[in-house]
Amino acid sequence: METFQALLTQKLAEALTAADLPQAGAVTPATDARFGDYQTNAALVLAKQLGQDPRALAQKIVDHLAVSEWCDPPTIAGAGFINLTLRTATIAAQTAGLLRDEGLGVEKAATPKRIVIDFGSPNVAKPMHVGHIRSTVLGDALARIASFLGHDVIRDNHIGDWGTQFGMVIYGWKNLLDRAALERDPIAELVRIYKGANDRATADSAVREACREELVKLQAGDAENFAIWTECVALSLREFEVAYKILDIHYDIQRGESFYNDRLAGVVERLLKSGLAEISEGAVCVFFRDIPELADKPCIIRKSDGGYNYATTDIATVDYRINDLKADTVWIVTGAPQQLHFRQIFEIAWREGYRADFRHITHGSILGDDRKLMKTRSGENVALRDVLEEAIGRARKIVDEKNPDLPEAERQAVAKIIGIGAVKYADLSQYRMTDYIFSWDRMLSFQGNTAPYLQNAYVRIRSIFRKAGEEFVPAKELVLVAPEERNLATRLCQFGEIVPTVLNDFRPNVLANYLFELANSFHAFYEACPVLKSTEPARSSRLALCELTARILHRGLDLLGIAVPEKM
RNA sequence: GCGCCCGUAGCUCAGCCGGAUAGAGCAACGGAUUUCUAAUCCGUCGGUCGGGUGUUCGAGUCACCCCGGGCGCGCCA
Repeated sequence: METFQALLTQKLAEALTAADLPQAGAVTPATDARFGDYQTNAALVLAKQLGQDPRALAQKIVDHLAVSEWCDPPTIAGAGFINLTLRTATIAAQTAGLLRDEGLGVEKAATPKRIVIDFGSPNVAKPMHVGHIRSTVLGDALARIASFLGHDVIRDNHIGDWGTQFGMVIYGWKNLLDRAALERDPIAELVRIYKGANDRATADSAVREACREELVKLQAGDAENFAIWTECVALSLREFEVAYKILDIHYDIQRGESFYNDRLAGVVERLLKSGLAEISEGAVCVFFRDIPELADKPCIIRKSDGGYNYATTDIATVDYRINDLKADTVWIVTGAPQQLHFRQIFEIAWREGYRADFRHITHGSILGDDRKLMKTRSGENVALRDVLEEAIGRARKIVDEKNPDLPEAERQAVAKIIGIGAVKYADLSQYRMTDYIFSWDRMLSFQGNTAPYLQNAYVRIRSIFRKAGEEFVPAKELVLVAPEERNLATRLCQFGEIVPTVLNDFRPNVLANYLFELANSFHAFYEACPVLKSTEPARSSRLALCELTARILHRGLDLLGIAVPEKM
């Protein structure tokens, strides 16, 4: 169904045409309730373009603006804004329509795309840590939103399963491995042998050489080393799955770096042949001499020792995603430090003739109280496992305290929903580029822009329906009398306007912010308007508002990868 | 040296293509509750948007220059 914004934008376009004016400006939600529900700055934009008086232009537009079916007469205010106030009956009718719309007002994308989303990408033989939260949670949310909008999404986990660290790991496996420890906690043991090998290599050049030889053997396809590598990968994948299950993350494919091994030689050959790459100081490089900021930053695609690096792999990955997966668009979600690298990769792809839409979606870091990268007291990365466990543990304590009547089994399930939701929401509710300070107290607070606050709004609604003890029958018509009712209904109608905008600049925080405001409007409504005790037709109407709020909170949080409990 | 990101209230953060008197939350203070989950709501206090110059009817937003913080820059990924 069409949103108010889309409708009014259309009407504005028609008015401009009728007034013999060029298309300009936009219809946006009003910045202040005093200005009605929507506003347009079209007259201001045109005034600049045409060098005419803005208020006169606004009047000219208003004269042709045929919105009387939905709005009160438009008003001109300030420098030349046109303010539009929806009639309450219009909002009521639109809201009633939402009840019958599975998409809750969100239109499918006009031109669905096949989108490969590369996110998460942990490294094998290392534990996942807090740093993985952002890419994983952000990529997952974008994937969910893109799917909901009707795109064909392929979620790809580009696992770091091939690198020079395997020389150390294999050396350690052969010389330092404790099988029992490996059984108990595979990743911890892999880390231990890696560190052990690294320490020895630092102290002893013979060990360093031995590690290097193990790597060369692996790369040459040595059976024993390959088997060790295979096992390491399998152990790591199992570990990742544990985290993904808790986080409710799912991938369609997991093409690790090793998947591209047998394509790397071809990539280098092709780039040399086409002249895009050249040999410099023994290495094969791509130069960008015509791009000033990249002129002194070549991209090495084959080292002077003949080895390939991650640039080579990423070029092969581009090939695969475009040629094999038939992607229209590729989104790569990683931390900001990799910007230069992907700038180069995309530039090479462009020069090779690829015309897909490549997006590097970067994000900031998670900081500790000291405003530095979040670490443990001993300076280690904070294990993701520990973070998730603590989130659930802390949520459990709060549930125990606030709702001791809840049965034991339910309490643990609720604690997981709240704890994991809090961690995800803390991340997604902020602009992705901002570094944020990790704080349990803030994310688990029931006040303010947090997951528990939103979940609580949902729970309160469910509580109403449990108490009502009747099946929900959507009201045919809504009556919006109290300002809190009108305000809530208006917000409900905006869900369809907000969701698509998230993908404009990959900002799930826009959706989070909307949901927070929705919950806020609901709570205000809840305080002011009794539901079950009210008489008809208000009762049915209010139940409908409750139901819709619940549906949108549920769906909106789901788009962020966050679940809702029925009780908490 | 070159490049990227960030700097908004005491704290944590919003503010997409430049648009009306810069917004939330937390903290502080003052109210509302024998409740449909007060796990909430309402109000008050709080800002030279790091600094400067420029572009224009209009700049937190755009351009340039500084300051401060983070990160990246040929053979790690």
